[in-house]
Amino acid sequence: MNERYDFKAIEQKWQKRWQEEEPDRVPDAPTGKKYYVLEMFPYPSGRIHMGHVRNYTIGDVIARYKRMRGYEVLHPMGWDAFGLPAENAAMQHGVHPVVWTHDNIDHMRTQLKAMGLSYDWQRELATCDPAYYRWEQQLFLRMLEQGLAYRRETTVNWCEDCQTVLAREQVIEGACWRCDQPVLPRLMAGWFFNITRYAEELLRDLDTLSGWPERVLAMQRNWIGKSTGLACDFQVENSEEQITIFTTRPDTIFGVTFMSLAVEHPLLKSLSKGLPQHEAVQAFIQETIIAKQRASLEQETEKRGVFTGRYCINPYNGERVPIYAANFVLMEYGTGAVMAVPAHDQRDFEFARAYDLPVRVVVQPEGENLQAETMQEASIGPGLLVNSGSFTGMESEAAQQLIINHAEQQGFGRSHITYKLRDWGVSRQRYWGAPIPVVHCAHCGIVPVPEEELPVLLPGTGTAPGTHQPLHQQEDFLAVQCPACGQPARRESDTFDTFVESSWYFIRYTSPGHDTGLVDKAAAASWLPVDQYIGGVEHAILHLLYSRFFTKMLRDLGYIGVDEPFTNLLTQGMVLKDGFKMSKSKGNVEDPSTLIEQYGADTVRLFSLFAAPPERDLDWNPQGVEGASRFLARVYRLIALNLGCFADNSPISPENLDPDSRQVYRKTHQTIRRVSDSIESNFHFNTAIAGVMELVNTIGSPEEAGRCDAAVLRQSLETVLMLLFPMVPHFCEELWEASGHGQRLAQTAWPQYSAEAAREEELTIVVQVNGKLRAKLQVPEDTDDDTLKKLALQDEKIIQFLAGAQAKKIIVVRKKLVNIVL
RNA sequence: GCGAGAGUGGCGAAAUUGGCAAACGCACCAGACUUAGGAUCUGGCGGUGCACAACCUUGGGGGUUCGAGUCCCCCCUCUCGCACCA
Repeated sequence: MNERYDFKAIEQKWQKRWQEEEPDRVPDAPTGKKYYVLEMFPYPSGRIHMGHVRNYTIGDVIARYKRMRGYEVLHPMGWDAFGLPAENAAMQHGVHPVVWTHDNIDHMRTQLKAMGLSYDWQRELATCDPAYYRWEQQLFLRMLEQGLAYRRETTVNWCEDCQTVLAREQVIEGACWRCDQPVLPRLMAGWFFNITRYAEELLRDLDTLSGWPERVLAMQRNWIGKSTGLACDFQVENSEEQITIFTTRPDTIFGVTFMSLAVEHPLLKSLSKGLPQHEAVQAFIQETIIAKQRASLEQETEKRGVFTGRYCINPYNGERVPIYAANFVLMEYGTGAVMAVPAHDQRDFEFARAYDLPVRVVVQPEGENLQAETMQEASIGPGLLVNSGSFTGMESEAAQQLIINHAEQQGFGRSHITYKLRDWGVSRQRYWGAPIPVVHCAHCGIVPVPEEELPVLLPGTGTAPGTHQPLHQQEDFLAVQCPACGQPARRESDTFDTFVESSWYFIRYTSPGHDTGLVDKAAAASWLPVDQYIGGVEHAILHLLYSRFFTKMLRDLGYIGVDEPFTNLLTQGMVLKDGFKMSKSKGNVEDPSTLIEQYGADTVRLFSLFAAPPERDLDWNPQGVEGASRFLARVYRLIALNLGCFADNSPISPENLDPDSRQVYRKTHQTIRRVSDSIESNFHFNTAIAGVMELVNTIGSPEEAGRCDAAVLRQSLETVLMLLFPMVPHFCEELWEASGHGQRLAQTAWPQYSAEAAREEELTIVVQVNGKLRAKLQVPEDTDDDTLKKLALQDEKIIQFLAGAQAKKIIVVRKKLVNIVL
């Protein structure tokens, strides 16, 4: 055995073996207890970064640990391969996205393999592969049949220069993030997924996700944004038209003094026709729409509006209510029309004060006497209803339901629920994505591509890659015969948002080679759900919500049998350097490959686990890496210098051990317990490693460890290797082999501890006087309470301290302390 | 503004969930070995005191308790998410 810890030779040796032996392959049908652990798959940007290292190390430790615990573990890896950066790189470097992407995948796969990650590489998939996206296209046809996918017109952010729609995040102060040209609103047709059909279930089932961080659950709840209240129709005066409003405060409806419409409200254009106000209203609409484009960053814009010249009738009291157009009303939420109650809503209050509109108090908070004229801000709390017709005198919260009931009896309103969640717009005008499989026919309208013609291949991606123009510019692709009538027609030129692919890849992993459908149902049934999912919190809403939606939809379409995709979610913290997120512009990037080259994968893994618990941010400290490296070198020497103990196969006889050996024996079993607990309870690998370090310290320096009883030493060293194996697999496997073990460590069961062996024989009992530490007692483990009390009172220091005073009370906590209260 | 989380030595962090605050590591200091040390080993290392003793110390202030980093109330600071959501 080499004297020095030669990580390079060791890691190469074991990676080669793993490549040949594929110890981590699992079948589609597990025979024993299954465990599915998954890390969020990477976008193939070119090189892995420290965030990947941390994410995949955490997942790998869990996978390896669970295998040692006897589970059959599904642990796959793949590539989220479609997306914008590949297309940009293609433009910049004159290389086709398919080439760029596959080159990146090849490089990153090599990097991941150099980390010693225990994936079932047979299951590797890339979402840009037609063998993957064809099933997405097939699923889309199902969704179309079910009304879960539909096409509609909507306003989008359009960059004329780039000829494409931009996501909201890509609009920087009203301009395109790439070319800095102004972004214009544009009415465009696009495809949507009907995620709102699942809004209620997506919300409700959050309560079942006890293995998710509260933070993520809260973000999703917030995003879905359920509100219950009253939808109520206000008749427009001298008109057949009605305006329906939504309110969560029906108890304030007698305080309505005007009505506010969003500038996009369909009624607004015609409402003021023929009135002197018409011109002003149209101008206001124009001006506000433009201002809204610009205002995405600013908050709290001034409340502005304009009177339409028309009135509507509050059905509760028959009052005439002036109708305003207002800049703060959202068309996207509720009905785009708001009943304004300035006394009890801050926005309405500001608007009323600005335009000198009446304020009427209808909820009087307990112990106050609100006067409309002197109010400085809206009063939004509960109270007793006043000026509220037959509801006057009621408690406001209790009155809400009665007021809704009244509307339902009279037929002008109803109980209503609204959500902030909107349907998911999946159309992208980009090239590098999965084509949406429909045809537009002048005669037949939208015609699905027949299933047997799938996949609709992304053109230009064959063995000799061709053009990567956006599809709407590729005439060869667009021209097609209508599948229904055979006449010339046009293919859909939009591609899917890449979040569509990542919404079901974890399902595909259960049978990645399956070629007759999206998933092999039996394989999916055996492996789903994912038991442990690991990734960055930045996906808390989009990816995780979409994946939950897909899971429920695929369940309803009969593909899978689970309600939720991810039973447990671990959101790992960011990797920082000097307190900042690593970024090229800050120049504080640590390159994983360089580090692995320099220290070895095991050291890098060990440090990333040891420096912080997984959910917390990790500050990358180069000196800390040295520490991790030093520890492994020490363990290496410890074993290299004490190989002799492995020759001894005699059992341990605890009763005959010298005190030092006894101590090592006990510490070994305590450490097994501690490390197991650290991993089981919350994956706190940092304390697990600290535990092993303590054990190594107890065993002693490599040179003097040989003084320990050989059988005990053997057991301790074996334990160290078994406990460290999930974290530093090459290292442990090498030392396991070098110390004469025939079977691979990976196939060895996680060690069991003996409670008897772990039991301390002597305890340190703390003696307190009035809760302050005054003395310590060394006593046999089985000392009873009365003896403890006696010993405490006999202690010299305690006698000094008491100075003859009488104890009022003495509290004894078993195995811990005695507290003497004076 | 709403929601979630966090605040402990010079630094990263522990604390069996109400029982010795600072485990483990980094940095630092001293010593040993050495031609040498950025290797290794031994010891020290929250603060005020001379090294004893004692006192102080988990963002701040109150409280519950024999006993509080941990539980309760008020406040401060920071991070993240949402944000004119009627």
